[in-house]
Amino acid sequence: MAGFFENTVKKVMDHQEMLHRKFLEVIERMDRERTDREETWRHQEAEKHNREAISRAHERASTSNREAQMVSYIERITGQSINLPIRMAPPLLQPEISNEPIKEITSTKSDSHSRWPKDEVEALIKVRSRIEIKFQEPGVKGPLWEEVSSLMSSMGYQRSAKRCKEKWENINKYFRKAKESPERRSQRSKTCSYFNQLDQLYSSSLINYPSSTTYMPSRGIEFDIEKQGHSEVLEAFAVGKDHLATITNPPGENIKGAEMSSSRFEFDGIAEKNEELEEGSSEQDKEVYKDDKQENGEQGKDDGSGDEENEN
DNA sequence: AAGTAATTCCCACGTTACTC
DNA sequence: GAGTAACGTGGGAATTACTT
Repeated sequence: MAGFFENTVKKVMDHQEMLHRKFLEVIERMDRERTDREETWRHQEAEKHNREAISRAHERASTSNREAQMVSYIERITGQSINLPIRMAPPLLQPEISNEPIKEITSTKSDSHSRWPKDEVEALIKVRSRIEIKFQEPGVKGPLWEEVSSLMSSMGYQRSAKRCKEKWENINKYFRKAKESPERRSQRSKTCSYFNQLDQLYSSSLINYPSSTTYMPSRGIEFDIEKQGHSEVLEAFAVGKDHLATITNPPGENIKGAEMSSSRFEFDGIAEKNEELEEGSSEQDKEVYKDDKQENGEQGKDDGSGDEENEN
């Protein structure tokens, strides 16, 4: 009897143990299935996120392009410059997501050796002029051109720093060339628009644009004298523009060749004024501004300023 | 279509600044 | 002082736009 009960209890316990093992197996299996489902869901979410990121990058690039064109058009109509804040990429985007699609979508405007469209050249002039102050500071200019490139990129134009620098030098070279023989340039020339931009930059700059000679030792001294002659103007601008202080060199400090070439452009404050006088502005405004310049001692400069009236 | 002017691009060169 | 990189400029070929 005792043996019978003992055997029965043992069978029951074995059975319970077997059921318990099966129960655990089922629990583990369900857990694995749930983990697999979650993993699949995560993959799907990641792919969905990638697709959305690509779509956003597409949208951002096309929006930037549209905005640049609209701003350019409005500026032409109103004659007033519009400074939109630089739109940065959303920080939520993962790097591998945010970079590659942009390369992909901008393939149409990639940094090929294609010619620069007019609006792209104008954008370059604007961008370059805006950070002119940084170019005035001593040091390597490579990173600054990288900045120009990235700013251009934010406007929808994919150009490398090297290409931006090269293009900037070329348009200025051609501008100088055109200035030297203004009678040969007709109104039909398709670069008239950015010529006007450069014209305003040069003509209203506190520093006359340099001669075509690359490095003239005497030019530094000459420039120094010119700067001293405009000291009152410099001081006037320095009141409102702190950064201008970085431009006004200490007395006796000569301007180096590289600085001289970049110093021919305007400071930020003047650039804003220049952009207001761009091609869309009235002749009356330009005359007022010319008078303004003359009052500040801009008259008497023989190179550059006299040619403008011949061209427009 | 041919000719010409305007514009762009590539490359070489000179100067400067920096490092060793 | 030599070597080197960065920078700016000029020359000239190539391309594009316009005129005849």
